[in-house]
Amino acid sequence: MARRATSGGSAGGGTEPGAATGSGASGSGTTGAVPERLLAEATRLFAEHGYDRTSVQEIVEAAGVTKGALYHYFGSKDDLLHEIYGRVLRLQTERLDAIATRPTPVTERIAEAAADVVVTSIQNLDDTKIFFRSMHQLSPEKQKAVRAERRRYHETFRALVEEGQRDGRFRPEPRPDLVVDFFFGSVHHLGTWYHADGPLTAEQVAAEFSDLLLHSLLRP
Amino acid sequence: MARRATSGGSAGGGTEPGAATGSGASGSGTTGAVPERLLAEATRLFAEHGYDRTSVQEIVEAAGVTKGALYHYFGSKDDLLHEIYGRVLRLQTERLDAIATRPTPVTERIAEAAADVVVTSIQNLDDTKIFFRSMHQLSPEKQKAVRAERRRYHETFRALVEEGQRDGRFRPEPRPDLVVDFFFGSVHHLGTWYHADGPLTAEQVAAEFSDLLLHSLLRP
Amino acid sequence: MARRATSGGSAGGGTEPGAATGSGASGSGTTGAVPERLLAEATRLFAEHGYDRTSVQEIVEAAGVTKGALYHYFGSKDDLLHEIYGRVLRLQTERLDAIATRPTPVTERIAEAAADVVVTSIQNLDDTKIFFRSMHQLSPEKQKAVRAERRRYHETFRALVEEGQRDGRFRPEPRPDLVVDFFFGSVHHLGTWYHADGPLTAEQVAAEFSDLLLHSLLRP
Amino acid sequence: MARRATSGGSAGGGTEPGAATGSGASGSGTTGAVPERLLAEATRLFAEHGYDRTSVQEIVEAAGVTKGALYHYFGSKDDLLHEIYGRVLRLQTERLDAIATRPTPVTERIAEAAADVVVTSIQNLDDTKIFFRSMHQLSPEKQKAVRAERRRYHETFRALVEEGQRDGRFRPEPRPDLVVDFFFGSVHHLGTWYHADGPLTAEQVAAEFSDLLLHSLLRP
DNA sequence: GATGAATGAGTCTTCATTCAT
DNA sequence: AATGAATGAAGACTCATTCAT
Repeated sequence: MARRATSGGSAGGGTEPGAATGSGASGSGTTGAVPERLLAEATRLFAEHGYDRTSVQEIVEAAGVTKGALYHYFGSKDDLLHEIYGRVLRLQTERLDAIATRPTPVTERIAEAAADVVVTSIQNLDDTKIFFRSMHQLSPEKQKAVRAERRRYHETFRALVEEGQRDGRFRPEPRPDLVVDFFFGSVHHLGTWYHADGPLTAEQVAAEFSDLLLHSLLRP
Repeated sequence: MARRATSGGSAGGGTEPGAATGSGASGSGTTGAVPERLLAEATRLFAEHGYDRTSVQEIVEAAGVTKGALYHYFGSKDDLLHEIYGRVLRLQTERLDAIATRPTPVTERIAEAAADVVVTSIQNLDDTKIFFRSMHQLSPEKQKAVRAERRRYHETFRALVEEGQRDGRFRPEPRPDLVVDFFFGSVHHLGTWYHADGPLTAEQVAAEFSDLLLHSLLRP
Repeated sequence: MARRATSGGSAGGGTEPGAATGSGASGSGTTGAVPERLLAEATRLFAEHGYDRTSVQEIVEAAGVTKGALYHYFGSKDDLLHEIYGRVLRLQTERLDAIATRPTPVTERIAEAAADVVVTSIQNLDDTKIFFRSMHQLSPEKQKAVRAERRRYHETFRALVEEGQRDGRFRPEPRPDLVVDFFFGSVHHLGTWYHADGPLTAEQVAAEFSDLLLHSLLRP
Repeated sequence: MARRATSGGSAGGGTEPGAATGSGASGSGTTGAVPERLLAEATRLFAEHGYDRTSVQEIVEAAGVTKGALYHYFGSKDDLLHEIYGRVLRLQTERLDAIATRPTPVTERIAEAAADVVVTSIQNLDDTKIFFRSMHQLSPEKQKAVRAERRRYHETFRALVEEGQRDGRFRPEPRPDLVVDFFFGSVHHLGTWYHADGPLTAEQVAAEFSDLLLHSLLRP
């Protein structure tokens, strides 16, 4: 009776620990459970060619199953995308919540949060790429759900900025919401220029981005 | 057979003065020259629904012409997109070049350049939206051309950062190329959150973004 | 492999007493034996959406079982339809035979037979609806079987008409077979206009139809 | 600009005089205008296999065109069906209106109307078959439109019955609306038993049906 | 310069049925 | 007796593009 993945839970059951999809081997297609395989191949293909340019046929071929199998687990192509979003959002929200509630100075927490989101965005670079290009291709209702989750994430981050301003450690001028949009623009943009085989490791980029953010906030 | 607009030059001829597409009139479709109308409606529709989700039929209906007319002026749907890119790139490159060569301190030039690209991105918000979502939907060769133009733009900006670092006005630590990617991520992201009817004017956002960038670079 | 119900006999065994489907309870799905429940829900859904528009999935969901269960009792979707036909045909044939052999004047017998088929058609309105819309969706061989049973029914009715004409009670002009087609057209059509919550009871319609038939036959 | 057939007008333009589809040659497919050919083949196939069992592919193959051509003229498969309905309804409504307004006694008018609808139903037997089997496969809104037109037809016929009852020529007992449903049931049923190569001509059936109707109404 | 009918490959999705368990 | 994952063929519909006029 557990047909069709609901957007809340993971489709296949397991907790798929550390399923970094950024590295993207080109379609092994025959290992692991079917829903996971479908999700992994879909992620890879959506990142590579875009959501609209990736046909369901291509996905099932890459996963080594038939279309019927895909529609047994996912209600629609759109559902696949939603599931991919859900996975990333859950991961990043959990990590941010963990960092935001630590008993350390804001400065430190915001620096860590910034660095962390850069690292996980790079580790899941395919998801990151998909996120901004394809959000508007979700059905309106699913888009709304994703935006709501995303907003919650942003609000947590913004609260850190506000805390720093109340503390007096940060300059009072910048509007916290603009700071958030400013920084996450940079993060979301990673997918368009970062390459795993480039000169910089994820940690190096994270350190620099975190540093740029902090300097833009701190009192001189 | 020699009837099509070459993809490099502007299709209709003129310099389309002040063709701000951000405000988005909802498809009057009967004023002005045919190629301009097509380009304007295509821009609006691509921004609203995405390139792949916009059919040629919708574009010609919005522009009040027939398909034959579109294919008379543009070689393909893809050509329309390329033309939109060209327009925005030319505009921003010209403006940056003008600002970068002014005889003022780097600090001032970079602040102005940053503010200016925010303002023109907001004024042409539809183009901005299209830019990131649809790049990969261009044909490989056109993509290459756009990327090359974009790179030139980034290099000019990066040169300003480097100049500031050589000057000693900017902190030496940040890698100039990362600064550029950091800042332009924020700019490109404008399309996903800025709304003309929101609480902030283009100039306010420009001032804040420019300020954040400067503070992230200046020596404390 | 010998596990499927043969298409001739009733699938579940018993005589399904008073299984009037016309009233159409809206899919409780958990009372009674599985095959009866499947048949009842299938009848309701076929009448509502048509045979081709009703998926096996919908039937089993309405009946609260799984597909495996359906295919355990019925060889195919087509078998379900055939079973529905069988049920209604058996019922009406039995009743007509009983009436036709009574020791009363033809006039009376034909009036009763006409009224009776109207009442039972209305009581099983879902079956009536299905009968005409879906005959051609049966497999050719099953179609042939149903037609044969139907023909037998019509012949019994026609014999009454002929008897009335030989008697001299009925006008000699009408061709008995045309009379049968004339009248049963009206009966089959009930499904397209009769509603249980309309102004007329089944008995009122039966009385009128019977009256119209008799007047069309009787000598003036 | 005249894309897509509107439900009011005939798709191809012409008035297709006397386009009797009942005889049904098996798919010449290359004569006449494209929309007419599509409509003719669709009518034949829908009558033969039912609406749901006829694929768009089969229709276009029979008509000797491609799917694109079909969708150039008709918005959907559903539209084809609606167009077929419109054609028949227009024809029969016109004829009934003409007969109903003649300056002859009701008895005569109703006899002629009854005979005429039988003849035209037989001449367009494919349409007649389709009418009852496939009505519920139309989209709800189109169904509503067809029902409204049908109701108007029935009301005109019912008015004749009422007139005859007021006149005193008809028995007062039968409810006029039931008479209409009674008779049109018979007419609609023609498609399930009448064959052009059977023993009866359309006119013979028409005469008998008309006679049966009249005798059921006239005072004894 | 412009039309619009026609193409044909491609899209996502549905579904009756099977089979290992 | 019953499950439910998986199949594979078929479904309706879309769309960028061409070409005779």
